Amino acid sequence: MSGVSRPYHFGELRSALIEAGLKLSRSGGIKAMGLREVTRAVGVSPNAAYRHFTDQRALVVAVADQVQDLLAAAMFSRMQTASARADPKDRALARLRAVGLGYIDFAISEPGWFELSLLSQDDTSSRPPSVTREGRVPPSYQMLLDALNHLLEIGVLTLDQRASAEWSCWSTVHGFADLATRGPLRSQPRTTINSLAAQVVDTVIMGIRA
Amino acid sequence: MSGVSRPYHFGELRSALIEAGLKLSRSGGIKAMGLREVTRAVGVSPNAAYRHFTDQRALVVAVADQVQDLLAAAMFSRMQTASARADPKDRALARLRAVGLGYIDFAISEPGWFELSLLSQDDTSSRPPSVTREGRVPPSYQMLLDALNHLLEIGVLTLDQRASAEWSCWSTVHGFADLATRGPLRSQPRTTINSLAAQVVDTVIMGIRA
DNA sequence: TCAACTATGTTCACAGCGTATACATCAGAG
DNA sequence: CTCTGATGTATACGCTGTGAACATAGTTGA
Repeated sequence: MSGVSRPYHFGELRSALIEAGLKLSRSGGIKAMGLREVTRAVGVSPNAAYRHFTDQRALVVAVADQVQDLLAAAMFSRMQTASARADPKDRALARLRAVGLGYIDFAISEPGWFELSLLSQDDTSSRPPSVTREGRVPPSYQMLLDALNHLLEIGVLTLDQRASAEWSCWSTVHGFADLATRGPLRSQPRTTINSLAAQVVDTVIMGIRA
Repeated sequence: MSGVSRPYHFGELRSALIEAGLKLSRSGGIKAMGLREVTRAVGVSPNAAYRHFTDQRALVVAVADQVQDLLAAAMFSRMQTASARADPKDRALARLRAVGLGYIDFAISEPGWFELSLLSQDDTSSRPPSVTREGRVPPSYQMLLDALNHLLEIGVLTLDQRASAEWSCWSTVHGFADLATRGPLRSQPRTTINSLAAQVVDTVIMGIRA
């Protein structure tokens, strides 16, 4: 190797770029994830990225995939907290609530990352929106499905109610997150947001049970 | 003026730019609203825009304001259709449904414009999320408030139920629109989307009444 | 009527961006 | 030891948003 210092990583540029993308997008959102800016953060020439990603968009998508895992982790830890209830029905409902509030909480505390959350190229086009599962599904979505299926099993939801519940839940929770980060609620104090979030999540849960 | 043909509009560049921005964003979304591209469409030099807008962002916001009116118009025409019911309660509920489905319909048939809809710089920070109104409120939001207030007046909703209903409704409807345009539902056939939209809107309406 | 002023648009320039192409360097295989 | 493929660099091109200086058209006031 002739003693000259190598670029400090060899064969791991891909993950280094994703890591840098995570750090940058966390504070600056998508805008902060320019290809040149990310490669600069890693200390490499701009075009080096093209050895690992076809596009700048491909890099962003790769980072968005990581964000999916972070989102799922945040939701999961919140769900653990909610699992400490005696009555199984209460516990199942509390879990569903935790799934929703976890999603919202993540969006509000990490708005930069939340911007990326829909870019994870998952596309339900191949799979009918049903209970069955195949291929890669974002783990956060899977948590929602699990919570709803559990409510079906213990008889809190009927098959009919279960049918489109996932889209009602996801729509409400995602929509609220968007309104709270980019929309008209964007500069409301956190306490207001939290109280509205709780009401909104409770409302949709009542809706799917009605 | 020495007979030379003038740039064809004098004093109306601002509205011409907004018009061009509408046309471009309709098919290409925000990305198609680059300052150079818009000025090119009008046939004027790029920097001419700076006489009427401080930023490119300011131009985008101005276009987004126009989009708000288009959204409101679409929702309104749809609401007219739904107003033909005998029972006042049914009519009031049908109106609320129409408000929601109108919002979703607009988003799906004009996804380029829908991208701009949250950029209309309205910010509810000054005004508590209450029934009262002041200043400029996006007309589509006002239609939602009116529909809900009407439900309160005729006794379909209690004051308590009315309280946070606007955020539940807006969240659900906006979230569904986002999932259907940028999200996992983005390439579902229109019939699937329509049926899901109807279910989701019905669900949230049942939620706020429960 | 003529000069000064304001409003509006153009020209030129600059830094930044994504990315295509050609080149350099290194690791491992034959 | 050389060939080959993988990886990073250098250079360049066209695009972007925007600042500064300039030109011109219409208005205003003496």
